[in-house]
This record gives sequence, structure tokens and C-alpha cells, in this order.
Amino acid sequence: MIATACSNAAIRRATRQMGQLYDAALRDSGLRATQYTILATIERYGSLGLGALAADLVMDRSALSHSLGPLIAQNLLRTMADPADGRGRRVTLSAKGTRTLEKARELWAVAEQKFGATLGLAAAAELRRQLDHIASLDFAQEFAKR
Amino acid sequence: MIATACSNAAIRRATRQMGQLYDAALRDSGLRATQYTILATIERYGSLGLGALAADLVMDRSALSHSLGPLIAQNLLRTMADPADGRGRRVTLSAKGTRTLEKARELWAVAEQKFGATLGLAAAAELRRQLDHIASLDFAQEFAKR
DNA sequence: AAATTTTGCTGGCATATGCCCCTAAACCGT
DNA sequence: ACGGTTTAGGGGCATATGCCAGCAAAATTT
Repeated sequence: MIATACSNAAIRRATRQMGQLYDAALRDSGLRATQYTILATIERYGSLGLGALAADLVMDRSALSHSLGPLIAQNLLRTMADPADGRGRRVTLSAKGTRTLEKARELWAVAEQKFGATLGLAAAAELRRQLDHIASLDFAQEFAKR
Repeated sequence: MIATACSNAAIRRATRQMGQLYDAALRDSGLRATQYTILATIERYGSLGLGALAADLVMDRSALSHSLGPLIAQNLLRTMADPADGRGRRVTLSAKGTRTLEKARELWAVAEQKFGATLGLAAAAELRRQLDHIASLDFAQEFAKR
């Protein structure tokens, strides 16, 4: 199996597989792997605008907005108007969001450890470098120029 | 940017970026990159059951079924009952599907070439190896054992 | 041969993602 | 200050993906 010589198809297959693995690992936390990533990123910043968050996640703003819906509905996130910019809204973790994230983090750590062990730490590190490169703005611009 | 030490988050960011790039490249064909992959895979087999196709794409069967909807609605695919198994259905490209795929393939080739040039051929080949490994059944089993 | 289990799909529901269009607010050049 | 442009979000629409429940047919067991 696995035949098309398409790099995009290849990364999607790998992403689906990893999604399965990480989603399963996080199941008991009630969070999807993508939601875990969103919460973890917000916590890292403390509070930030949706545009900045979307950029960090290399995600379309609308897509992010939609994804926040369920998280806000579950009271994991809190949004407020940006005091410095009437257009913007800032998101932060709620107390419940912080608790949920803490619990999920332990489950995530197990999955991440398993991933590194299965692929090999060196390979995982190198893969990570390449993935970060591909996700960079720089890469998109370079790609566009060719 | 790019901070969480999560491999799953990293591959998703990279996948979103590549999705943007490949989708944009294929725009004029009327196909999404994911749809291109589905058509290309079906062509490669000529005709096959949905389960086999889903396995090749490392995708959930239901997810695949849903994705086929638009393609069938656009008459790019044809499905028929499997003569050998009353439960199964087989999919094949329609004439229109073949034409659409041919046109899309040229656009895809440009994107793929740009991708290789931007990342570097050696790095792209190595990345591909790792991604295929991650997408393998073997990887999932190994991961589960740890 | 009948009952049980397994297997292939579909349909419903929910999240994931992206595009386009619209509104409001901030910015900017004159 | 004013009008045009850019920027932040929201809403609608469509595809992408996955889980689960349900149905029908095949395979297996008794």
C-alpha cells in the first residue's frame, strides 16, 4: 500500500494515523488532540488575540474561530474584548480549562513519549525540524517563488 | 512561534500549510488536494472496494464514504455492487473523472516539484520515508505496545 | 440448516478546516 | 477631520475526518 508519489497525500496519511493515536491517548481527558493543542498554546501565551493564535497554529482564522466554539461552550475558554483594540478579542483559559489541560497534559506526555520511542528519538527530532520548517511562513514564500 | 513540543501539533501545522499550497495549486482543476489523492488512488487500482481504499489512504471507512459523496455527485466516480460480495461496493473513475484527473495531475506535478525544490530533494525523500513509516500499520502496532 | 459472529457500508452527529462575504474598528495619506 | 484602505472577527457554506449505531450479507460455528 501507499503508492501515490504525492508528498501531501503522504503527510495526510501520517497525520490521520497520529490523530488516531493521540486522540485515543487523550480520550479520558475529554479533549481531542487538536483541542489540547489549542489550550496548550493559549496557556503558553496567557492571553492573546485570535489572529495571533491562528498564526501560531498555522490555521485559518475562521477555522480557528469555529474550533473555539465547542471549547467556549464547555467553559474551557474565556474571551473578552481587547481593551487596546476595539476590533479584537482575546482568549484565555478559564479555571476549568486550566484543570482540564493539566489532566490532559499527563496523557499527552505518555503519547509523546511513545511516539519518540517508536520512531526513534533522533528521527523524531529530525522530523520535527522538517515539519516546523514546512509550517514556517518562510517555506510558503519560498514555495510561492518557484 | 511554534512552541508546543507536541509532534502531533507539529505535523498538523505542516499539513495545514501543505494543504494550502497544494489546494491552491490544484484550484483550476476544481479538485481539492484530498480529492485528487482519492481519484489518483482509485485510478491506480482501477477498481476497488471502499474498505481497501480507506486502508490505502489510512482513513476511517466512514470518513472515506462521506468524502466520496461530492465526487460521485460530480460524476467523477462510479460505484457498483461487488459481484463477488453482496455487501461490498466497488468504485472506479468515470470518463469525466479520468479527464479531470489528467488535468489535475499536471497542476499537481508543478506543486510537487516546487515542494521538492523548496525542501530539498534529499530532505523530501527522507521525510517521505518517515511519513510512510508513521502511516504504516506496523507503526501503530508498535506504538500501541509501548 | 439455524444461530452467531464478522464484515462492508450508510446515516447521523460532532469536530476540523478553509473560502468568501460582511461589518466594525483602526490606520493613513491628504 | 475625512475618506480610502487594511485588519479583526463573525456567519454561511462546503469539504475533511472520525465515532457510533444500525442494516444486510457473508462467514463461521454448532
